[in-house]
Amino acid sequence: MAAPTPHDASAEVGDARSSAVKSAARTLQLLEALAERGGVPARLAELADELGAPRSSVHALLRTLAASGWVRTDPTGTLYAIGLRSLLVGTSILDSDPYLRAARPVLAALRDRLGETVHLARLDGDRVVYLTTQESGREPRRIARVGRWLPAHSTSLGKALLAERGDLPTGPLAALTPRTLTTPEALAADLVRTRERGYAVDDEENTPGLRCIGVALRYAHPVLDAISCSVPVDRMTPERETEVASALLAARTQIEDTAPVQGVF
Amino acid sequence: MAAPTPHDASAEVGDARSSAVKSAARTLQLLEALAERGGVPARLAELADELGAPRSSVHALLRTLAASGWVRTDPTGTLYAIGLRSLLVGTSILDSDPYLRAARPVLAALRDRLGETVHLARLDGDRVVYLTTQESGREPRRIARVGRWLPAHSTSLGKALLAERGDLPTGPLAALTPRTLTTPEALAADLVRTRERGYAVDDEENTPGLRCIGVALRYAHPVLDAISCSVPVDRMTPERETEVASALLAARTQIEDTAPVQGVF
DNA sequence: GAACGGCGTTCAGATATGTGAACACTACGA
DNA sequence: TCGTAGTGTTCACATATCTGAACGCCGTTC
Repeated sequence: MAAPTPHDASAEVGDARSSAVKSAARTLQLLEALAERGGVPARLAELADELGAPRSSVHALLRTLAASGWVRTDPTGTLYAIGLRSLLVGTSILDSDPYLRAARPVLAALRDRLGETVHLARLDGDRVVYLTTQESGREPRRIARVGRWLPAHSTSLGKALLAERGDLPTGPLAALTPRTLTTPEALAADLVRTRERGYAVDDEENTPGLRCIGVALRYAHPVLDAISCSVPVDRMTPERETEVASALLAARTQIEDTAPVQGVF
Repeated sequence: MAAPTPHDASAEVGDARSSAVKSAARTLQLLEALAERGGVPARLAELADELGAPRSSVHALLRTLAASGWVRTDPTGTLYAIGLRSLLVGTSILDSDPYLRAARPVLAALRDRLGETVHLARLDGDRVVYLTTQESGREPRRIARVGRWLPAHSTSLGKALLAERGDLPTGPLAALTPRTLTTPEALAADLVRTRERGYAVDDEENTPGLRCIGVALRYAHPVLDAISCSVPVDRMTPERETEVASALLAARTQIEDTAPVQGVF
C-alpha cells in the first residue's frame, strides 16, 4: 500500500452496475491487487480468490498483462508481480501535466523564500494525492510524498479544496491524530472559517508536530489542485502563519497566471 | 512521455498473437495513450484513432475505466484524462518492494559517505528504470529520476546488469551523447572489461559532464537491480573512482545480506 | 508408494463483448 | 436560417471472452 493512512478509500472496481466491460474492470482490479503486494510475487489462485473470479479467467488476463509488460512472471511462469510499466505510466503524469509544470518553479521559489517544505496535491474523491514536493533542507528526514495520499479532511490542501468547492467528503472522516476533525459539523465549521480567512489551516490534524497552510488553485472548475506549506509547530507563530499564508496566496496568483487556460477538470 | 530519450522502447501492447484478451490489452493501451498526454484531456475519437479501434468499443472501455477511477472525465463526460489511480498503483511498488526497502537505508548511508548522488534501478527489457535516488546536496538542481528510464547500454547501472547476466540488448543501441557505445562489439568489449574490473563505468555516455560507477545486486536470478553513483567529471579522478567503486561494492554486500531471500525475478 | 489436495492449464459451450451503421446533437460557416 | 461535418451515443448481430469441469502435474501425508 502506498497509503500512510489506515483507511483504504479506493472504490471497488468491479461494482459498476450494468455497462461495464468485465475483462477491463478485472484487468484494473488485477493491477491494484498486484500493486498492493509490491514486489512480492502472487500465485494465480490467490489473485483469483481476491477478485472472486474463476482461475481460468484470471489466467487469460494475466497472460495478456504479462505479454504487454505490465506484469512480470518468474521463469517458470507461475508467479506474477507487477511490472514497471505501471510505474512509468503513473509517473508520466508528473512529467507531462501542464499545470504541474507551471507550478513547479513557483513552488521551488516559494520553498526558497519560506525555507519550509511545500506541496502540490490533487483531489481524488475524498483524498488528496501529492504530485510534487519541494523540500526545505531543514527536515530531519526526507519524506517524499509524491504518489502518496491523505484523506482530504485531514489536510490543509484538502480543506482548501473543499472550502472552494463547497462540498463535503462522502465517506466517514477517519481520525489520523487526536486533532483530526471527524464530524461533518466540525469540518463544515472549519470550512466556513477557511473561506473567511482565505486559506486553510491544518493544526496537527494528520501528522503530530506539523502545522500546514493551504490554498486552492483556481484554474480548474471545480478546483482540483492545491498548494500547501508544512511548518513544524515550534516554528509556527501567529506572525509566521500570516507570512506563510501571504506567500502562498502570492504563489497562487503567480501559478494561476502562468497556468494553461484550458484543461484539467 | 516520461522518457528522456528519443527512442521509445515500449512494445506494442496489442501485438500478442493468439491468446490475448482483447479488451484487457486495449485497456492497457488506453492507459498508456492517456498517460502520454499527461493532464491534457483527450476526446473519444482521438483515442479510438490512436488504438485503431472502433469508437463504440473505446467508448465502452472508457466508461469502465472512468467508473473505476482510473480515468477522469469532465463534467459533460466527453473529455477524458488519466486519473490518479495509476499514479497510486505505480508508486506503490516504491513503498512496498522488499528489496527497495532493504536497499534504501544503505543507499542513504552511501550517499552520506561519498557525498555524491546514488541510484537504484531495475532492468525492464532493454532499459533501466530508476526506483530510488539519494541526492547529494551538491547538485545545482535536483533531478528526481524515480520512474524515469534510460537505455541500459548507456548507463553504468545497465552495463553492470548486462555484464552479470551475460546478454546484450535486443534492440538498436541509441546514441544519447557522442560517447555512447552504439555497436554490439563496443558494448560487448566494455562488458568484458566490466567483469574484469568488478564494476561498470559510464563515462558521459548518457549525460555530458557525468561519470557513473555501477554494480549489480545479485539477490535475484537473473540479476535485475543495480546501484550506481554519479559524479561530475571534474570531481572524478582515478583515485576517486577506486574509492567510489569500493564503497559501492561494500554497499552491494550490505544490501545482499539484508535483502529478503525469496523473491524478485 | 499410493492416495490426496492444491495448483496451473486446457477445452467446448454459455455468455458477454466488439462491431459498424444509424441516430442525435453541437458548432461552425455559408 | 440552413446545411455540413464532426462528434458521442445507441443498437442488433457477429465474434470473442468467460465459465466450470476435466486433466496432468507436483509435493505431502498416511
